[in-house]
Amino acid sequence: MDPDPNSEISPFSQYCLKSLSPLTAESSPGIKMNLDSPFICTNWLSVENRSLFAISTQDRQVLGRAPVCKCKKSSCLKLYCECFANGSFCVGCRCTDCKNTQDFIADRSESIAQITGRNPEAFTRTKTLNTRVCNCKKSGCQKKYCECFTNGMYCNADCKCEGCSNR
DNA sequence: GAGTTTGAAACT
DNA sequence: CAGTTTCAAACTC
Repeated sequence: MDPDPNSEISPFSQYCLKSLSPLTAESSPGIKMNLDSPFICTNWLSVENRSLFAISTQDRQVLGRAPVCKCKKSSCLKLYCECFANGSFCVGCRCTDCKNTQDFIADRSESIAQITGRNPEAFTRTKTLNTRVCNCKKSGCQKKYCECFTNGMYCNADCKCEGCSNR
């Protein structure tokens, strides 16, 4: 999808459309794209403020904040890595031996295939947005260790937490 | 900034 | 499936 030269495109979007390769089903198999057309599905982000953008032919749309990781042993190719778990490439993170980049797209795709084989829902937005289940034992589900608490949700019947104060 | 705690993810 | 290990974030000092 090429930008319409007559439409109003911000300089930022023009830069992205010209310089950045969009995520596609081919480049990121297993990752569910967030937006329908006419958006180019991308999770590229601005260098300055780490915002996530979807680039359309009209303009950019801010999606949220980009995660930053400090992974050391996972190569950022396991769900331990927040960026990877989000379907994002690592950009500007402080990780070491990172393979969550375009340069290691084969390794990345292989890892995604492995993970989705284990859990087909691993990268879907419905899981991210709706369903949270925790197994907390010591935090009382009152700290950010708890996924439910972190996402501003009450613990539910599926949680197996102990001493829960988040009901 | 270094060290500890925590629980999800991964592994056996 | 359950128990254990690995991992990186959250937290503490």
